[in-house]
Formats: sequence, structure tokens, C-alpha cells
Amino acid sequence: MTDTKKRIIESAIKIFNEDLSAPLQKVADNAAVTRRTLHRYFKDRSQLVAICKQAIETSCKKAMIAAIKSSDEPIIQLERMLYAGIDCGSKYATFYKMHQKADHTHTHQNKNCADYDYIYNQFQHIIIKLQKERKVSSAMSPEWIQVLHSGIIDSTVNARETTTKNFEDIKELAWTSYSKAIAP
Amino acid sequence: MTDTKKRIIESAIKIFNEDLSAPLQKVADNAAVTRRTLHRYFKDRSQLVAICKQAIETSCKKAMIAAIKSSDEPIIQLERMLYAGIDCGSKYATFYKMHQKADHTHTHQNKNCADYDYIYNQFQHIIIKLQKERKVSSAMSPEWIQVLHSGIIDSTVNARETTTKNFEDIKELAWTSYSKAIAP
DNA sequence: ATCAAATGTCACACATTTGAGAAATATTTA
DNA sequence: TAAATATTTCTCAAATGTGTGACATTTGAT
Repeated sequence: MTDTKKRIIESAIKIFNEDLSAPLQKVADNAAVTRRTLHRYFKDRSQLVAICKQAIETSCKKAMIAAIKSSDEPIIQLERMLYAGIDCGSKYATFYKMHQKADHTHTHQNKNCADYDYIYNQFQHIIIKLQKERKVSSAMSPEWIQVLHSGIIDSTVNARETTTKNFEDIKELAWTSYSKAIAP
Repeated sequence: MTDTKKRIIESAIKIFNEDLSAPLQKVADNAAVTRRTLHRYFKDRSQLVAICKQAIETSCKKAMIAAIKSSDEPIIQLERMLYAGIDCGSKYATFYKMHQKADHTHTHQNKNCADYDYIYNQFQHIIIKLQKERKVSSAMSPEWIQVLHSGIIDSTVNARETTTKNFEDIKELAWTSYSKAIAP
């Protein structure tokens, strides 16, 4: 994939994240190309949107699965899943919403949905294991912990843009807060 | 203010929140009026957007200030500020972002910014008091706790739309998680 | 220096969105 | 019921956004 194409996709993800109906001119500007160039790479708007979604799916999925597979220790897996989400940045929020939204018809036939389901089955599994080990509060349902997980990721990503702090420190704070929040 | 006007503003807030460049037809549909009617109440798109922002400012501000004034006990104030944010729903996220975003020129001359500053000075004050009383961890800066605060509100609002649980229970879970996260 | 590929410029047709006038219809209020 | 007010319907012109062809310019490799 050419550099320009990648840049356009990254710009489109950024712009569409904030404003799905934004004119393509905005995407082109952000990628520092002409609208004409954008149209050389992408047949039309809907194709660009579809490719963005796919790019988000792929990169988030990859990061999350790597986090899960990086350890056998559930608490480490959970911590790394948090960091992986944070590293995905605003993509993670979109990824998560894409499958949660009411209008989205979530079906296991769809490869993307199947992968998403795999990741969140793993997540719930990890939480249940931790609850059995008394390392996570049993008063909180895995569903709620999942909501909290994505909420913490979201705020951490936002904090990156607003605060001046070292980003690694913020990630650590995020984990500290999160692990305390769900502790028994 | 007429009922129709209010309804249009509420619809616009909802639609623009997800998609700032959405056609006005969508807003009209959501408010169950014609586009023609919408245009009778609002000169043009930019005016509608401006009025939405003002409506968000006003309602969030009101709720947050009421929460602050509802008690002298810092921990109660904090809890009520969390609930107030949750009750504002998606408006709160917009309110918060409006003043945090990089492109926004935050100035104390602007009445909205001044009020926002007032609220967050109060918030920081509350946190500092709680830290002195050893009820909140001193390892976490008030800035981070603010980030976390808005993150928890965000996830709780999202949870309302996705989960089937009783909303009051979710609010309680939110407070439990939040207070544990920032505890010493 | 030359060539090919990538990108930009300009012009165009077409689609969608926007904002508003005029008259018909519905709703509220006296 | 009658008048006043609000809303809808239909219409249209202007503005904006979209996608593409033809050709000029830039860039980078050889």
C-alpha cells in the first residue's frame, strides 16, 4: 500500500470519527492531497468509509488478540488489553461502538463480528477467572466491567490530547484506577 | 420557548452529536417536523448549531452547579456531580469536549468559559479537600481525576443504551467503581 | 537528461443540501 | 364558530459536494 493511500485512510478515520458526513475536501486537506488524488485511490465515499472501518477492525483486532496471547496470567492479560486499547487511540472507541450500536446488526456469520465476539468472549472469560480468584469484585458483572474498560480507554486517549503529562505515566494511572475500580 | 422549538433543539443535539454535518432533514425527521418548519425557527444551520451549544452549556452548567450546592460534604458533592453528569447524558460529553478541545480558544472573558472554569475550580477544590482528608489518593492529580470522572460518566451513559439493566443500578455501579478507583 | 509514475490543476456534469416564498391545511385560542 | 397562529406542501434558486476526463507539473529512479 502506498504512503499516500495510508495517509488518506488515517486522515479519513480521524475526520469521520468526529463527523461522518464531513466533506471529502476535509479528508483531502488533512492528508495534504487534492480531492482529485483522493478519488484516484478510492472509487467513492462509501468505499472510503468501508475501507476505514476495515482498517479499524484489523488494527484493533490485531492489537487486542496480541494482548490476550501475550500471557497466561489473567491479570496481565487484562492490563495489556487496556494498554492495547489505549494505543489504538480513537480507533478503539469506533471499533467498540461499531459492534455495540443499536443499528448494527451483529451476526456471527460476519467475520468481523465473529472476531469481535472472540475477543469479548476471551475478555469475559478473563474477568470470570479473576472473580473466581477473588482478584476482581463479584459484585460487578463482566458486562459492566467491559463498559468501564472502554470508558477508561476513551478518557485516557482524550487525556493524551489535552494534558501535558508524559503519556506512559497516564497509561499507568489508567491501569491503577481501573484495577482499583474493579478490585473486590 | 415553544414546544416545537425545544423539540428541534433536542433532536439537533442528538443528531449533531453523532454527526455534525448531518443534513437538516435528519434533524427535522427526528423532531417530527418539516424542514420548512425548522427553517422558520432557525435562520440557518450555523445558528442552530450555536443554539444547541448554548443549550448544552446551560443545562449541564445548571445541573453541575446544583450538585455542588446540594451539600457541604465534599464526598457527597463529588457523588452528586457524577450523577448530574450521567443525567445530562450525551450532552455532558459534548460540554466537556467543547472546552477541552485544542481548537477551542478558552478565555475567561467568555461567560461560558468562565462558568466552566468555576465548575472545574470547584471540582478541583473538592478533590484537594478529599485528598487532605485522606479519602482520595494523593498519587492521582486532580487533572487525572477529572479525566476519569468524565470517562466514567461517558461509559455509564453508553451502558444505558446498550445494556438491559436498571439504570439506577448502573449509576450506583458507576459511583462504586469511581470511588474505589480514586480511593487511597 | 530521460522516462514513468504520482500528483496537481482546471473544467464539467450531476446530485444533494439549503434556505425561502406562497398557498393550503391543521391546530389552538378567544 | 371565527380569527389567529402554527405547520405542511409544493416550489424553486442558490450553494455546496461529488465524481471524472484531459492535460500540466512534479518527483524519483535509472
